[in-house]
Amino acid sequence: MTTEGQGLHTHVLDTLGLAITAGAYPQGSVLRTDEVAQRFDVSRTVVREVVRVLESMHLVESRRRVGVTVRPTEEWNVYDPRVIRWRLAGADRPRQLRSLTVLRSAIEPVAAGLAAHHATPEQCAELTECALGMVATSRGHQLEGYLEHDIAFHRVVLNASGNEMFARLGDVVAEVLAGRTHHRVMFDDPDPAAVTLHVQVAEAVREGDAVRAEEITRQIAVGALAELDVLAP
Amino acid sequence: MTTEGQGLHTHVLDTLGLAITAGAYPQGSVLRTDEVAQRFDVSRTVVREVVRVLESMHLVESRRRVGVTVRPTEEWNVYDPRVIRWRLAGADRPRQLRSLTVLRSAIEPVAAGLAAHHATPEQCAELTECALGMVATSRGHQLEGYLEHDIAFHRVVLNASGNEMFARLGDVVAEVLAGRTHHRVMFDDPDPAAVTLHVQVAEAVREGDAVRAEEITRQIAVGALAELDVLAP
DNA sequence: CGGGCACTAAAAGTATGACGTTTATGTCTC
DNA sequence: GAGACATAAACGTCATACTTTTAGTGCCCG
Repeated sequence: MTTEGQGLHTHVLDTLGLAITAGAYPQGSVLRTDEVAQRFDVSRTVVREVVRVLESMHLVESRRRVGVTVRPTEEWNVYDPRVIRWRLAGADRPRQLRSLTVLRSAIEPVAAGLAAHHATPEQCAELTECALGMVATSRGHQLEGYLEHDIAFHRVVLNASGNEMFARLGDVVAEVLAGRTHHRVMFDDPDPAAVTLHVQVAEAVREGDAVRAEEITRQIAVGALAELDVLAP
Repeated sequence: MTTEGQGLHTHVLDTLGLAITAGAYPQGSVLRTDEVAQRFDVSRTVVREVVRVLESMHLVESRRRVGVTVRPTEEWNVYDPRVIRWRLAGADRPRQLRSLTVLRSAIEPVAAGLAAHHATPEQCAELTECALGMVATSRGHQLEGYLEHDIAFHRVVLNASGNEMFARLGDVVAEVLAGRTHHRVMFDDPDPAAVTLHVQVAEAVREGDAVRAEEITRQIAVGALAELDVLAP
């Protein structure tokens, strides 16, 4: 997860981004371009480009005669997918998972309601397929397969909502679901009630019942939040 | 709004970003680093840094031997504040305003509900103050003053929710509200009903009534959506 | 003693030229 | 016609020199 290895730039960016979001450099710390270049054994050119990207994420601020200073957490672009990945990989992963789950619980019910109106026949079919896949993998320690269908399901809902901002949250949801699965005790199968709810959402969307789709999705969200309380009290 | 004038980098970035998000370069278009450098009369260094930032926003993709290609809209990082600004300044501003308003309508009610639990006394006071300010400026063509208090109000709610992801949406909400105000006929005062609702939200939050805070905020959202339908049918 | 002004130097910003690396594309052969 | 090979185009990286901004210092004057 750290390097991604496709170029010096990416490596330095990932390493620095991970370190900063992990809190290795507290707010106000300064990095000097030359130092960083030396430390990673790359040219200043590369470091500058990295700094520019970190700057665009509001993780740091570069000022003349002072260096690259780390900005306070409240100013970070926490919706940047890379920032999310870094933070989920870091120390305050539980905190992060919680705030993202709350975000989901606000978005997804509304998205499901919209999907009931806007979903194409193809999307309805996909949705049903995903739900069936979830049912099929919900027993017998097939968590990975279940996760895959779960992610696909929520992605389709978000896309079918017809709202661009919702659709682009698909990656975030994927991260959250993956994070949750991989941090759960690997023995217990998914909650059967949740599986049923997903099937019902697929139904409601297919039938164009927005109110029901929203309501049931809200129940799923409540369940996710409750589960979070159990895992991270 | 275009230049911001603090450095070549910023100027080129803003110009290119604006052009790309405005659709001046359709998906798949290629930019050549050298060409851009020549066009803006800057060094390749600057252009490369700009490209890296655009790349980090998933607006473009840079590949060897082919150039900098514009990515399809669905892949933009639409939560990046700069992307939002650019798109709000561009042609499909109405579309953009709508999708952002839908986002608001999903987030803010939940945020208000959380705020009822988490708001500090200071935040409650601020909220009341904002609501009073809205009342005071709601009549007599003081739209600018009203806007200011409106923005402050929603910002406080989002911050008081205690959820980081919600809090960071303050800027987006500010943009949306500003955009709405500045595109409304300047003669008509704000809807008195909306003003009342804001006051009631402040009350509910102060009293810790989460359900009511959420419900009333949802009414505000409904109103905003309805208003949007009138302006952009 | 204090405040303001000029100077300095540190660090980022910019420009340029050279070279490395990947890869789309055309060509050549079988 | 298919596959191997060569080529060149564009980005990727590096090194270096120069410019610009600005924090910090210290001097001078009131």
